[in-house]
Amino acid sequence: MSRTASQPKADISRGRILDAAAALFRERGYSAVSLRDIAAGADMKAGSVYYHFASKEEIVLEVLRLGIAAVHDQVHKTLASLPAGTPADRVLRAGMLAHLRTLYEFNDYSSANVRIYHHVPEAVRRANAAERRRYERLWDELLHRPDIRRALRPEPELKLFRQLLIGSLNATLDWFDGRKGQIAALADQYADILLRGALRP
Amino acid sequence: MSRTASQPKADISRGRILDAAAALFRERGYSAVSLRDIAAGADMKAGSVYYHFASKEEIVLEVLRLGIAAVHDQVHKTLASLPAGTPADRVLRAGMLAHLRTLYEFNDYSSANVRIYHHVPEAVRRANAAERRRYERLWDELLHRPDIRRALRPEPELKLFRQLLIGSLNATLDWFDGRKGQIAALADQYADILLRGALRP
DNA sequence: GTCTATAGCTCGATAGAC
DNA sequence: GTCTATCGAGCTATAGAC
Repeated sequence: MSRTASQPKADISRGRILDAAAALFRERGYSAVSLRDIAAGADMKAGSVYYHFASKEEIVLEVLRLGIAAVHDQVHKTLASLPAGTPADRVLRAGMLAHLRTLYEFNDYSSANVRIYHHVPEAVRRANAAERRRYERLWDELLHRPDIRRALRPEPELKLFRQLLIGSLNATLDWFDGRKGQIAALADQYADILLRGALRP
Repeated sequence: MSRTASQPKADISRGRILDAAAALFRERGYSAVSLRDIAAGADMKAGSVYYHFASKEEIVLEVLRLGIAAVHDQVHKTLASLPAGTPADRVLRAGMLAHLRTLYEFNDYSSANVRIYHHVPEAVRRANAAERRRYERLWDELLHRPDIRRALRPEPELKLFRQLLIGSLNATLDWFDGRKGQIAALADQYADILLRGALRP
């Protein structure tokens, strides 16, 4: 997150807490991170955190929400910026690249979401599921757009393709080191396989 | 895990502890599961667990190891059972199906591995990384086999394709409910996209 | 807004009876 | 082999000074 220096002190501290929490959750998981860890990462003592958040759950709820919002916004903006008539192949590649870029550049929030989502408290997970569905709908609407749909094979169910696409991009977090120069190359090679297939024609 | 009734009592208890631990780790993550939880799942008290394992880390180490071993064994056996001359397309589909089947039928161990690997203690993760590399090598050797390699497009790096393939199959854990009759259909549709591409030719 | 101090719990692990 | 009992540490969250 980038914040200007002119914000109220409370907002600055709140942002530092969220930044620290996102980085720690991503690295160690939700339960393994204590409020003392988060406070230390934000250069505070544990008690001070409760001036900004009522509980640890409230912190992770916001971290997860910001993680999805960042990916949603970036992919949406990227798609909206393409000129009408952009070929389906290019549209899909642009969407994939925007998703990957956010994962590696808005690093901790969106990647923390991918990694800890399944292991946060039930109430938090249920709340974030709604944000996730909104993002999935963005892709589903894209895949159903007439020009895109015509370019795709008819057989694979579009929802399945969407799951495969998002799932495989997220799974790169398991091994890809994320050096910036290589993200575009990764997106291209993944798109080559997902769009054209790994086998020779 | 299936165990016969004729095993020593210690082995039976040990298996029950591992079964309970795998199920709980998969569901809640590593740090969120206490030794008391594991013991309760195995119908014991917490102190008794220490007769079978020296620490919680030792339990999770074994759960992770068994999870990889199961997938490795099933994929290896499946590939070895195919007649010489089986077309590349069929070989790859068989491997993918075997991986998916193990994930959903040897449910808790292999899926726990996918879900908690990043958040177990460093020493445990390092130990399991070696098992994971052995499994990845199984796929890499398959993709480099002359008949398979000839069938694949030359451009995508084989390691990247392997990462995409394993990563996307594992990512189905995020949404697929795993009813047995549908696993083969899922594997087929994923293979259609990964091997032939989502776009019309 | 941030601090110190601490209440009330739960944790992993151990000791020793049976 | 499994139990009960417990140690010492660390946890979330709160209270009240500054």
